[in-house]
Amino acid sequence: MDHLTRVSYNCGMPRRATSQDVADLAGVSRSAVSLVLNGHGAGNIAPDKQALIIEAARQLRYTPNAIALSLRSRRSSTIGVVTDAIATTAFGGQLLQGAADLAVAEGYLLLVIDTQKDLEREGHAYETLQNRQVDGFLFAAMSLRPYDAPPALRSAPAALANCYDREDSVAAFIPDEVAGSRAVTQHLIEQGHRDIVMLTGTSDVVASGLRERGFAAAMASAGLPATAPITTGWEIDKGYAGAMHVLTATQPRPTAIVCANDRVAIGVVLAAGQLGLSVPGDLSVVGYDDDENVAPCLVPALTTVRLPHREMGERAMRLVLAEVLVDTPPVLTVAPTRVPRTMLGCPLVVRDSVAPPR
Amino acid sequence: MDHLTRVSYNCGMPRRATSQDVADLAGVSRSAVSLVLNGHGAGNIAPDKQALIIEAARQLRYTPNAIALSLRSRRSSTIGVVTDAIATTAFGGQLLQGAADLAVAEGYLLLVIDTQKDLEREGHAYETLQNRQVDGFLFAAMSLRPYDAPPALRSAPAALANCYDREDSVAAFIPDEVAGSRAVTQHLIEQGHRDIVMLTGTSDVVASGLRERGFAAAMASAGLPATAPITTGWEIDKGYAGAMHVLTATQPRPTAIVCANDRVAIGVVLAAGQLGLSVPGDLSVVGYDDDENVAPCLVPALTTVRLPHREMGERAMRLVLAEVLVDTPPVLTVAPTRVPRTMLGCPLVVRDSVAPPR
DNA sequence: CTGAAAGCGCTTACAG
DNA sequence: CTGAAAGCGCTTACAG
Repeated sequence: MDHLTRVSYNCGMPRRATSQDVADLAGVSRSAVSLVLNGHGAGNIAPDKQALIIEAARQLRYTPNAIALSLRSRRSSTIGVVTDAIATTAFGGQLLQGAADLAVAEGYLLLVIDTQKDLEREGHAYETLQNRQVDGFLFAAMSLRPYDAPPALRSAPAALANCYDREDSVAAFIPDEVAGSRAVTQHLIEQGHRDIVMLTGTSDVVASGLRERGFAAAMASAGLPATAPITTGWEIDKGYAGAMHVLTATQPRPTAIVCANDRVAIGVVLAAGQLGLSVPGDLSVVGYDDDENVAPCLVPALTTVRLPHREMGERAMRLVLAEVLVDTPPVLTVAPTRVPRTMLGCPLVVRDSVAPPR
Repeated sequence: MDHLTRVSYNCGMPRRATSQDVADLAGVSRSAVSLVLNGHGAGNIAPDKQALIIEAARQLRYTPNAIALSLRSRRSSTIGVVTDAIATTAFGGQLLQGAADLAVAEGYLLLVIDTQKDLEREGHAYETLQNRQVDGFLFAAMSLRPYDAPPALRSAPAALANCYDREDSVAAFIPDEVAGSRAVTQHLIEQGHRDIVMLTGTSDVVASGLRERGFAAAMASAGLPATAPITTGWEIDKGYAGAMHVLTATQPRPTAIVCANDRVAIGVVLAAGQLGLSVPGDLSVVGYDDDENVAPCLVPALTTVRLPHREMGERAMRLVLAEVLVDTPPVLTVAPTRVPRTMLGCPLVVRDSVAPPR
């Protein structure tokens, strides 16, 4: 190719300045530049030269090349994040955002790889990330579940978000689903409800069982008969069908429905409307998730339980960064410290979809 | 610190092998290792030594250090992605996923920075990314809008997704909102509807105006009177209120409603149900977005228009990668090539919420 | 107080 | 056919 006709993108714009450029302009050595720009000038470099260097750096808009920095320090100021499926839900974004905000504040950037739940891709992801010399790892699951942490996670600062290692070999941050579910149910009971039905999600999801447990616990401790949850699913239409069934076939008709999540609650409200039942007048409805696109804007606004997505991302990242920053990884010669799973609260969010039964 | 009591994470596990380690084990020089492992062995290195090297690399599980590679090649195999707000919507995830999949397939990783619409953070983001020597840039907006592309985007391979530069100095990939809106409206007209009302989003969002235009165009070309869109907003409750108003106050009552998006459609269906109106029997409803959590599971399943989020991410990334890979950036000495905005189709997705008027 | 040297891990001309 | 050298951009001991 005729290189005369080809002009690189940097044409016109001078190439990025290096510390050598700054040194040349200031008339000093690279060492001096490095020292001054890193705050080690005092007592080492003459004040006038310091000023010269600072001015030269400013003029050249010099910022150190992060890649070179990484090679030298053998740390990349990057945290590798592996997720099993983030595209599907806005919650994944919240978790990631929590993690990213914290990281950025400390000068770290995230290298995120979504494996689409493909185990082969997952193994490849950790390898790729290790090649890039990430300083730590975060694995985030989009739906609460157990996770078999690979060796990579044990050989570097790492944490799990919304999942947990069966052997607790990696610190995990998960939502306290049982307590959350128990809390909404209790809320319903406190409002005077006794005939409460739970529409639960599919059993392949760990959260289903936990929420059922919370529901049962609340009912039991109030001395109410534990009605068996009805497995419906996670979508609007599932909630609609479940509610249609429950509201027309159950005697006595329940005065409150605990939904698998907020979307299911939409279906329930839809069904109630078509049956001429007002919410919360004739029927109280509660959700789970506090989906920002649903709960605050449903009609009526939905009382629900907030899943601590952002917090899980933040807490997990905080731990990883702490280990990375202190540069004092746990002593592995001693018996491996069994880091416990940290349960994060799922706060009850009271809105307008619950009222005392008539 | 007493280094005897402190054990690094790498304890037990040998530190990552370098090409030197491979060379030592194979009894050759680093050059030979590099040559062979990069496929330049043939004709340069004796076959037996090649085998030795390959075996040594395998044994040591050697993979080249990406940081060192970057420093040498001055390319990082990383694309910098700046977004203005990704956490809020699942669509952002789809766009990003489309971009990431393509990048990963080419051996590139994404460094994503979300600016939360903060201009200061945005400037900082580009600088950070440049320091990290990203090979190209992608800017993605969560809501279609004009975007004043900063110099960074013009000095490197770059593309815009879901936004466009007013001066078209950077290639942009945006959805054809007008055509999409026109298509659903036409669909309604073809089904026999004449009294169609549009519930439109807020005017601060560019898409509102475009969708209104598509609606008006379809009505006009069918010779129907253009009813003025009713500004409602983007949420369930807004749709509910809008529909309640339209369905009770308008004479004659419209037989079809075009919604600002799928969530507004939920509100409309909710209102219809409470008014004893069946959808689509008494009222046809269409949405926009093809929100996977809403459209396919609403009752009835919602006819809507799909926004090409994944495609925007893919197309934009494809362009960036093409420029990066070919290493032949557009010639800037010639008049700057005005790269056009590429409009991506918004396909009509027919489901069950539309029927001929009674 | 300051500059020259070494080295992080890699690859590519360049001698031999 | 093979190894020694240079260099990507940086910082930190180390001489002077």
